[in-house]
Formats: sequence, C-alpha cells, structure tokens
Amino acid sequence: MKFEQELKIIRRGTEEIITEEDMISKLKKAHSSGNPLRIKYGIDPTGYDVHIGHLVPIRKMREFQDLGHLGVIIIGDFTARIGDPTGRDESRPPLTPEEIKKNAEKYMDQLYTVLDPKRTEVRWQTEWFGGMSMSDVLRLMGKYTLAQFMAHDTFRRRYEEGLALGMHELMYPILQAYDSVAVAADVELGATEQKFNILAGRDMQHYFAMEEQVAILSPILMGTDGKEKMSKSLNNYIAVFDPPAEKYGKVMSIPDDLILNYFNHATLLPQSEIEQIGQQLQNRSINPMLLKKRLAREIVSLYHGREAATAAEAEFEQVFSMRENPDNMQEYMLGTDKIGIIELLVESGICSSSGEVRRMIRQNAISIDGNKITDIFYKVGCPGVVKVGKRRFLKVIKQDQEIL
RNA sequence: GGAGGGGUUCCCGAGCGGUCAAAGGGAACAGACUGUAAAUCUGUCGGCGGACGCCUUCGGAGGUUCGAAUCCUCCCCCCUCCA
Repeated sequence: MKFEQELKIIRRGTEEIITEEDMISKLKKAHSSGNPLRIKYGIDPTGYDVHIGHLVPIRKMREFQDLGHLGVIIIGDFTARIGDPTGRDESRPPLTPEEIKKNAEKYMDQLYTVLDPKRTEVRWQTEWFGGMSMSDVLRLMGKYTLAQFMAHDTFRRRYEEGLALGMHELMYPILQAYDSVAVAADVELGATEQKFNILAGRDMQHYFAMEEQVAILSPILMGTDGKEKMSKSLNNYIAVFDPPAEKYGKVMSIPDDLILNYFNHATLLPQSEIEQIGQQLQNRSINPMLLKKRLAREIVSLYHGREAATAAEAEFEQVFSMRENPDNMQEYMLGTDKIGIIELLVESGICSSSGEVRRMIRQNAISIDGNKITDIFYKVGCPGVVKVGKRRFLKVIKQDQEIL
C-alpha cells in the first residue's frame, strides 16, 4: 500500500497529527526496513470500566495493526501503586499489586474487543520504573521546567482556581514521557487532552537521542448528556461492558445535536455515508429518531454483533414505542400470601426505599398489568407485571408456577 | 514558623443560634407532551411511619445553650500570602 493511502487511513477521524512529516518518514522507514511501527497507548489500572470514549484511540490502534504495525499497551501500574496522596477526592488507598493486576486483566479483556491480540504487546511500567534510583528520577525531572508545566492548561487552571495540586501529579507527564523511551515508541495515541503528555514524550525521546514519536490525537467523545466529555464520574458514559439493550437505550438518550459526532467517532461507517447523514440532519429530511436508531444499531453491533443489535432495537420499540413489557424481566417469587406493594418493590430492589415507592405511587408511576396503583397499601396477590415508571419492570410469579 | 480564607445533603453552592432535612443551580427520578430514554413544561428529590410525628445528616471529637450547620475548645484536611 502506498504511504499516501496509509496516511489517509491514519488521518481519518483524528484531531491532530504531530507531525505529519514525521509520520510519513516513519511509514517509509517501516516499509524499507520491514519492521513494524510501535504504536503506544497507556492505560491507568486504577479501575477497569472502559467506555466507548476510551476506545476512540484504541480503534486507531487497531487500524495501525491492520496496516501491519504493532500495538504497545502500557499498564501504568507504577503510578497506580503510588496512589494519590493528596486526597482531594477522598483519596483512595493505594492499590495493591493484586488489585492492579486484576484491573489490568479486565481492562485488556475490553480492549481486545477491538484490538488484535496477535499484534499487541503489553508492557508494565514496573519493568523500567521498578528499579530506578533517586538520581535517575532527578535526572528525568531535571529535563522539564515549572514554566512548561504551568503553561499546561490543566495544571495552570487548577493552580489558579486554588485547587490542590500535588507534586507527584507533576510527575505523571514525566513518567508517561519516559514510557515512550522505554518502549521505543514510534507513535503515541491519545485523546486531545493528552497532548501535553504525549509531546513531553517527544522531548524525552529527544533527550535520550532517540527518534521522536509521532503524536496522534483523537477527539474527545462527548458524554451522553451532550455537555461534558464522556466520563464515568459524570455518569454520562456507555461502557463496553453494558449489555446490548443498555447500550442501545443510552444511545437513544443522547441529544439530537450529538448524533453526527457519535457517527463520526463511535462508528466505523465510511465517511461518505456519514456526510449523507449530516445532510439529512441539516435539512431535516428525516426524523432524527430514525438516524439515532441507526446509530444505536451501529454501536451495539460493533460490540455484540448484528443480531444483538436487532434484538436490542426490538426490545426498545416494544418497551418505549409500543409501551409493552420487555421479554426479560426481573422476577419475584410470591409466597402463598399477598404482599404489600411497598414491601414488594423495596425487597426486590426495584425501589431503593419505601419513601421512593410512596413517591412513585403519588406520582402515578406504578401500575400492575396496566392498572395504575393509587393505594400505598395495595396488596399484590396474584401473578402479574408491576411497572415502575417507564423502564422498571418486575414480574411477580406464584411459587408453584412454571417459569418460562 | 507567622497571617488570613475554607471544609454543607450525589455534584456545585447559599446559610452563620431557633421559622433548617437545610435557599439556588446541576444531576437523577416521575408526570404531561412528543419524534425516542431528544427538546419543552410541571412535580419529586435523607430514612422510617397513613397525615400532625420520629430518627440520622452540615470535616472529626468534645463543650456552651431550653435549643447549634450556625458559638467555644482540640484535632484532621484544603487554599492563599509572608519567611
């Protein structure tokens, strides 16, 4: 394949490549030497819940793999083991090596839904940081200045807003930069917010007289609320582990403005089709709901396959468009006696407190087999389906009744 | 080491002796509407109890008061400025 074509694939969906000239010469070098490029991406094993925003750069890595290059995933076990001593947000105790190992494994499971394991190298920071001495550390720190760090938006803003900024946090970019030296990265992938760190990696390689890595920055995926970037703590994310119906529903809940953004960054549709969708959105020639359904289908099938996507869509239509019950519902085994509605819903975990049940009843949100419940002392005695709000269901069954 | 400013319910943020389960905003949830779990509007939003009530909460531990998120003491944590 010609470099230009490769470059076109690489460029697709990225925000910035620093620099394209370097990228081209790297590609040429790989061709002539026959050695694949080393494409780096670092993960943080403090948790393992991966959402589809994380996967934007990972998809890029997969594209590199498909072009014959090697993905290098770096497990940031060293920084995670240090823990966060400032405790701004109720500092977690530092993770134990076991926890980190477990997190890393789960994390990789999720990444392998996208990556090609045969072209993936997994490396741990401990390999190179574990044995470093203080003088090594000082040497690395000495390569950067406070001015550089204060020029970085995140640090400056936190400083100016009077928020805690730990010294160790200044080490993060330095550690990450050195990772690039340790694994001899040719390219580092990351979201745009990683620009500073990735460029620090270029500097670090330069200091170590290595060829500098290319920074490939992906756009940050917006959260389902359409306001903030996708993140777990803001609860506006679609997790890789979310079951198909959940993913489908979450996609359907995004604001209309976000549709095109998701098509661009969270699906693999060809550019031409996405442009067409953009047109349709703009001249309102099609109901946005239909486009959103298409989007939801695309995203779900990316992780679970076409069939699961179709099933998720069917369930969505059943529950929300036609207001019917879903096929799979949580079940509650009724003893011989009747049970109060409050007790039933709290005990089954459908509602979190009896206060919530009362509230729901007051708000006309609870029905059994389609009949609204208005009495908080209502006793449930026979099999049926209890519906709370629009999306919570509980199937009550008799003890000796057959379960389908 | 010195001086000052802070820590409030899921988040942000008022309150500074009773009328505070605690303003306001966000999130979330519900209802109406709809094109969908969009948008908009309305309502709810600590726990327990049929309502009046009770219990737990305002960084932590004590104390003053009939009564504290609000005052005092000690402690922990964060920020700023001066060394």
